[in-house]
Amino acid sequence: MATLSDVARRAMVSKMTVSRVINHPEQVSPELRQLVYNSMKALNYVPNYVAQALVHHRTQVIKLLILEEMDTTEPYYMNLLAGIAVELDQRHYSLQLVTRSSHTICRCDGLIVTGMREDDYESIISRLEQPVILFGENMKGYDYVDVDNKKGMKITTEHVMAQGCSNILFYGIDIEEPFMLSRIAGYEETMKGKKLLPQINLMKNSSHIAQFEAEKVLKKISERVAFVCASDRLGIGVVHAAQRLGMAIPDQVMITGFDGVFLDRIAQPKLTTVRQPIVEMGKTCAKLLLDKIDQDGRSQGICVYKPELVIRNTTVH
Amino acid sequence: MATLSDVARRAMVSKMTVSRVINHPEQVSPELRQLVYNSMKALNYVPNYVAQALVHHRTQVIKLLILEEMDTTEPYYMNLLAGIAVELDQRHYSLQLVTRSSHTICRCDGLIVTGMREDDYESIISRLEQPVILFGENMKGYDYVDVDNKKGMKITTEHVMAQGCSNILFYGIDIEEPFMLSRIAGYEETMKGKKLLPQINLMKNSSHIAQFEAEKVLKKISERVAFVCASDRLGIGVVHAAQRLGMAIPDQVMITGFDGVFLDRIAQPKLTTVRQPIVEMGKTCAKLLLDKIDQDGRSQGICVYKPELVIRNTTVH
DNA sequence: TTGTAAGCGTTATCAG
DNA sequence: CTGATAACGCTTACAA
Repeated sequence: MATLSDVARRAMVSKMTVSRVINHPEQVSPELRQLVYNSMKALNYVPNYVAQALVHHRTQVIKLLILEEMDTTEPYYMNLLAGIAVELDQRHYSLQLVTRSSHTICRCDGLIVTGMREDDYESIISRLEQPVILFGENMKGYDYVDVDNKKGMKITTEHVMAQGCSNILFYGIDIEEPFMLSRIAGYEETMKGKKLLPQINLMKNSSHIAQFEAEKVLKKISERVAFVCASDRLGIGVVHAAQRLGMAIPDQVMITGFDGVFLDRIAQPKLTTVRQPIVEMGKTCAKLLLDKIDQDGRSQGICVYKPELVIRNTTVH
Repeated sequence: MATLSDVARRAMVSKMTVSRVINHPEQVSPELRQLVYNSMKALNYVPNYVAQALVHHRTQVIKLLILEEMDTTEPYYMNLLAGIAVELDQRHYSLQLVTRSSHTICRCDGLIVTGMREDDYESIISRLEQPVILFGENMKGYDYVDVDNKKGMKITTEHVMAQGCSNILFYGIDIEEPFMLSRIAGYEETMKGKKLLPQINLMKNSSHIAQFEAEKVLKKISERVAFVCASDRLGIGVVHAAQRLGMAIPDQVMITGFDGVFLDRIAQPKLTTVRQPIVEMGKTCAKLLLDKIDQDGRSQGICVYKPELVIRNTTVH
């Protein structure tokens, strides 16, 4: 594999000239510049990123710290990772995947953190020395990327209302984290705006729990009802409940999910859901983080994505 | 961050002595060794892996090349990745996730490849210059890690037989790849061994296709039937079909899947499936690859995991 | 057993 | 605008 010296020798210039052509081409005369370009092409030169990293006191490694139990959200993260990977590759960074138990010594240039809970801000996140971007909204002032959770829940609630249903239940996850509070607020405000009574039900993010809860409700209900769920997993559970009781979807029971990343397509009938552009969001996390690193840790602000309602057969024919 | 020189200065020895304590402790006298250890501890010394990489002409990066469209198998890969990550972290490697479109120039120490199809061996895999471990069985002589696909299908087929069913259909994926051929063979041989007629049906790996196919079959069948499927996704489709037609699981229809990594738990009733220890297999891929790198590319052979039958409510009460 | 010197491939700095 | 030199943190080869 050709090095800078090889390129220099072939172009009959010094290593520095080659280095400049790569990093500050405007500082080199057009003639030499062209000579160097030719030489690089001829030798198929690719910089040694390890050597660059050494001089720059960098590692070219960023870590993805997943603080959540991974099997709770599995399919979700693969997309996030795919997005992150695209951006990192382009900029010659690589990735380390770490969890709560393995984030001790931190040889990396920056971190993307996700799945954090209230306690983690003080005990983990505030102690990190490298630039950080959080994946997931937070109210502690950290840079983050997320979807507009409140709006997402607002548009689903309005959607089922528009189908002529006013008995609308909310199924959410029983954790007091910003993303969930926002989803609850989106539902609650929309209901109150229409003078309807919010009915909020929080539970573990499990399709079986949701099914169990929904069956109890459905057994003693006669009128048309809608379940707006804060995750596709919960949504699928409610679908199962309605099916077990032989109730018609969407005529008797309407169901919506949230995430739109995988499970929504497995459900039968396919789930109406709020799609989050996770891959895109992953790319943005990485982009913001790398920019932050380049800018010596300067805050990059927040990036909130517009949620997209994907209407399918659990709410319309 | 403390460097080798800092440690050396504090211990009043040369850099080399410190380097030796780290790499060849037996070459250093016990007294100096202890001094150095103390100094390292006091300064909280962690080697700079970038500098090590530079001298060793390495990158400390391995690539995971996923040749398959990722959303077809999504949940699966997150587990593989989790396993790989654990092992890489321990050995100070980091990861780049690449796909068919982005595996051009290859600054890495080795690759784990998965999702390959027949054509890929010649056009991609054989051209890689670095050590490679494949995730997925192959007959081209490359080192690989996989589960015993044939045996996995054999034990499921035997399991449904043991439930007293002899009308057993196989639903597989319509690709001629070794893992699928092995699963087919496992089913076929077991059927023939019992003098039963194999009924093999291949299709796209989609729950909706499987549902569509299964509904056709179930509509014109009266006796008890079992569907042994080559993926959980297909299995879930068949579950939906049986449910739509109001048929009793497992009394009239038995269903099994294959993978046991995520979807099996979402299904209702929960799917009997062949669990693959994917996380463990991911670890092994990484371990074999890193050993191979250390041994200058020497073949590490193959590693075949024993499949585990997880019996749940789609085959028994 | 320990230390010195050179080098890995790059860039920053300063001199010409 | 260009080049020589030193430095990044470590290891190998050789010398003491």
